[in-house]
Amino acid sequence: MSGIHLDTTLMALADPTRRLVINALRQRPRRAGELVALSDISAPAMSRHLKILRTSGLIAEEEVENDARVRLYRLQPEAFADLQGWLDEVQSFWAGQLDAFKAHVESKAAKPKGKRK
Amino acid sequence: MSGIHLDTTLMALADPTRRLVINALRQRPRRAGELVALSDISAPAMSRHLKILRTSGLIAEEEVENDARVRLYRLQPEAFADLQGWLDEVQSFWAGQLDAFKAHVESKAAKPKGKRK
DNA sequence: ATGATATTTAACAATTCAGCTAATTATTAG
DNA sequence: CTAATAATTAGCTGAATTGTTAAATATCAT
Repeated sequence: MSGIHLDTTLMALADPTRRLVINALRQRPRRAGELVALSDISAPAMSRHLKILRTSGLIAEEEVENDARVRLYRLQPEAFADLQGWLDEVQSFWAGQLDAFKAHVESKAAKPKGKRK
Repeated sequence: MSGIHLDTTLMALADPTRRLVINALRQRPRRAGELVALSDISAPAMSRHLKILRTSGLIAEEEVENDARVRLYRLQPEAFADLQGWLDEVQSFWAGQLDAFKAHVESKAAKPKGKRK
């Protein structure tokens, strides 16, 4: 059900910079600074985007080797499941459409003229 | 490819009212007024949402029976394909992550400087 | 300790977005 | 023709979003 999660997921993905981050993280985890370099926005702006992606669950923060200043971000694949599920549901609308079409045709046959209150 | 289409698609879906429309149209095509009744917003607001969904290609307008005033909207399933394709690509990130993980582990093994737990 | 580096938070301006009411367009009905 | 109905466009407002620079926080290096 979690329509709220779907909401935050789509909200998070509906921004080109955040999708650029997602795409970059497909290849490997990246440091925040690396993501800044890949984009054309400032570090603070990127930081806010990363926070949005993190709180939406789409990415996660890792600690790294022996430098505690850098933050490594990685993709969190489970977070896409709800959206994929919803999309699959939407795509399965044909059954409903077929029923509706039948009903539509039948109602037309039953009431061939205007319907007013 | 078609990153622009993905952009408009996600932008269009990142709104609860517009998703309510999509969900309603899964069952059958609906008149604009019907969609207004299902939501709790005004007709003009709904009209703008419908325009956004229409220009993004997610829904289409139909002409209806014998009353040219009403507009019937129906789902346009092809428009979801790009998004599904992108999602599938993102989900297939595991191969890349595996490589990165191996590299990560090897780099750690190369520099044995154990620190924290 | 001092300074450099990595990232985030704070504060603010500019833009976009969703909602409303009123007006407009188009069509149907009497 | 006139009134009613369906939907859209216009114009306005407030809230949310994105970006920037400056400051803060934390950590590493000398």
